[in-house]
Amino acid sequence: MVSIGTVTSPDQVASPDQVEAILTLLKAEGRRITTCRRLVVQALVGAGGHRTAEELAAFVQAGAPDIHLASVYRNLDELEKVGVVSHVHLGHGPAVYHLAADDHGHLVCRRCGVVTEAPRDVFAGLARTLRGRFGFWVDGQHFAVHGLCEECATQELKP
Amino acid sequence: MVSIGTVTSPDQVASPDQVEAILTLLKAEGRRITTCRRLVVQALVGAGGHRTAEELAAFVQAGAPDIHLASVYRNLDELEKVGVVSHVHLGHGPAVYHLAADDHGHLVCRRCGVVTEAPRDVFAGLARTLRGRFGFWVDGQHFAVHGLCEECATQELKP
DNA sequence: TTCGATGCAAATAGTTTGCATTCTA
DNA sequence: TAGAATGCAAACTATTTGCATCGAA
Repeated sequence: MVSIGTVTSPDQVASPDQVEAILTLLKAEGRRITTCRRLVVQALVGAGGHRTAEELAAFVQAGAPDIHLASVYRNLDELEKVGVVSHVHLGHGPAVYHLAADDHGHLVCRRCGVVTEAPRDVFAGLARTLRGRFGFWVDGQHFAVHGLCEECATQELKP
Repeated sequence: MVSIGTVTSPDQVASPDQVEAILTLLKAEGRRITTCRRLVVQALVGAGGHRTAEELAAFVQAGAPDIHLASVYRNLDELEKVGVVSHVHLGHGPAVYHLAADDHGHLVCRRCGVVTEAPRDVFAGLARTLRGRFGFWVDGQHFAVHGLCEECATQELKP
């Protein structure tokens, strides 16, 4: 339903330094560096966007076919605890994962499903309002904002 | 995890006019008035808040024990199509349903799970910004905003 | 060599669907 | 009495968990 591109090919290795930095951080937290873990991190860095656990597993399995989806979930969970990864719910389907460093909001069109990324500052005003009126401190964007994208809005207003 | 109160007792019938108004609307849409449907609407009106499908089913079953959860889901679906009901995802658990007329945002504390309702106007600024910068037209609040409620924020900042 | 990480299978939660039957309009 | 709505069971999707085994430190 929601389409945000295709799986990046496994041989595309982006920023090996970033991968190593994350692995070092994991090690510092007392966790072990395994094949699975390294591949999951590579997938996240290389994919450069939002990927479902299943998409990430496909990426990982291209390098190590025996790795199970459950292990990918477990690793994403670890990475999230350490604060390296966030997951977002774009709609009713599976959650998507991305590097926490790449923090932004998500606008999902309820008509065509396109996902637009909105920089953090767009939500600053709302955050301020909620803090002032409710004492509520907004977290990162765990859920997407739903609505109509520009194109669909145009078509829906003059059909 | 998320607690928003208990199920309203079945004998509490709030605004029978509102119930009838909704049923009339359904009829006008060519749908039939059934026991199940009437009870689901009564549950929604009487509960006066956010209820999971299961909670609504419990309410309905107090009046008609044979009604199946699947029928409640089907009815909520119908009501949503007609525009009488909305559902919101407060977190990782089940969705909650409420009357669409009662439109508002939801602030969910990630620490204690408390849900605060935020009136529509709180989001007006964000809606304006998104429309201006992305041509994106925000819908009603399909997803909750996550963060820390006032009390938890205080405790987390000075533990 | 120890304990964290994995593979596998099975469980889980929430929701949807197929189909025969029932009931409203 | 036609077709919408229902009950029931079973399927389904996304995710988690128990347990024996494996492997990194």
